[in-house]
Amino acid sequence: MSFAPLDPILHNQLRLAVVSLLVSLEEADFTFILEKTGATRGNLSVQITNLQEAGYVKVTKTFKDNYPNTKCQLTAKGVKAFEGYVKAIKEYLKT
Amino acid sequence: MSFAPLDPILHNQLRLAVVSLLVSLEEADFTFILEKTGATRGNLSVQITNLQEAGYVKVTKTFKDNYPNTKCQLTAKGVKAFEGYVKAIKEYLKT
DNA sequence: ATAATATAGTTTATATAATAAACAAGTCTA
DNA sequence: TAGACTTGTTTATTATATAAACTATATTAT
Repeated sequence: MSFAPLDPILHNQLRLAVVSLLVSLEEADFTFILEKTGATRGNLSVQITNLQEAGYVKVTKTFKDNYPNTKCQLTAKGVKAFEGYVKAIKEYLKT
Repeated sequence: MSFAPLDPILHNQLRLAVVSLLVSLEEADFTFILEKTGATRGNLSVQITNLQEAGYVKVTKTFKDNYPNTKCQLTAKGVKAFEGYVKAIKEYLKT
């Protein structure tokens, strides 16, 4: 038995939830993610930025009905990182 | 889809590895855990104390061949917490 | 005997990270 | 045009993780 390191970017509840959403949807905006995760706006803003800086998420800012609208989508790097994380943590979970 | 909160005690790489070991073995000493996890002694000492304070691990200190020997075993509370954590995080992992 | 090294941890100090609270910039509505 | 709402960002505080330093005892070599 061995314990592979867990990607610290993904080993965070909110960032993992965001990536988990995006891996299925492949596009979601700030408000949608906010509702699905139950996060605060401040925390979500920070964590989306972190995911962006890690190259896991691509962020596109536009306007929708006059309001700012932030769209997020997973990058290929993000998909790979998620898959790696899932594989790694499953080793910890099996009893 | 919803994202259940992840027990912050278990949502840590080293603590999760320790509990993962103990859930199978139901008894392991400090040095054994050290080898299996690859952690530093300092970090392991802190995290075992955290698990103990959370009531997830019972710690028994004795001497073995003249040296201090720290044995750890999961409590019932620890088992339940681990099961809950596994259930919760699996929701994040399924694509 | 005693100096050097090894064992088995604990404590402390620091750097990083998570999160709430405060702020900003614009929009809608009465 | 004042007040409330939307959609975020920035800042400040708290908490956490971890490495480094330390403690205490035991063993080995001289």
